[in-house]
Amino acid sequence: MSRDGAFKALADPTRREILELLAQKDLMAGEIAERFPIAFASVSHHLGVLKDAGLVASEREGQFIRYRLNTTVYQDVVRYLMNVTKGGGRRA
Amino acid sequence: MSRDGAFKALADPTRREILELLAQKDLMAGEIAERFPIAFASVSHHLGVLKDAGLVASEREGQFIRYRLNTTVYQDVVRYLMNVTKGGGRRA
DNA sequence: GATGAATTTAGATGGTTGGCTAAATATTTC
DNA sequence: GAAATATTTAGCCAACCATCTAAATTCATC
Repeated sequence: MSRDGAFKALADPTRREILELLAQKDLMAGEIAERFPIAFASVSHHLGVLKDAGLVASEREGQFIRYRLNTTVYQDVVRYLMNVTKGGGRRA
Repeated sequence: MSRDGAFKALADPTRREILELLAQKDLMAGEIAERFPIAFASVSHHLGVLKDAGLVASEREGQFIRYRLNTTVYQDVVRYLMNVTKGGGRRA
């Protein structure tokens, strides 16, 4: 599992905003895209990055594609960050 | 305060490793640099990025420069990430 | 199965980044 | 204050990234 991909994904503010949206509720790709002032294709690219990182998942739903936050992977990232400080000892 | 800088800083694996080291104990720049297979100057660059992001602080100590984790800023990042999911509501 | 809507993929481009070496700066020691 | 050590800054380059427009894909509908 590539933690690196998740952190790279989190490095972009638009992607963090997308995650914030998805944390509230699942959304179709178009619903997400229309909330940003950039091209749909660009948002699609961001969604791809988030998906590759495992931070979001998607399912086709008829003519739309629904995205949702993958809380498991997301929490992994949070847990890693917390362990860095809480640890004090050796741990991956 | 630029949260963006912190996330950009976290995007690089070498910088995350530096943070892991500093979470255990403060270290001189040279002590940090010698743990990585890249040039001292490159590590120095990473330290600069981490410092600009506020994630680490440094103080000169004689001929050395001591680096330490800025736990306040670090925890801010962790808290932000937790709030995204725990929130369910609106919060910066 | 052609038309239209939703979404992704492809290809191009300018900006950013991480690495390098070499030079500069700061501090201690002689 | 010159020599030695510690660290950063400067300048360069290849790789990567965010964005764009245009084309392709996928599904629904007529």
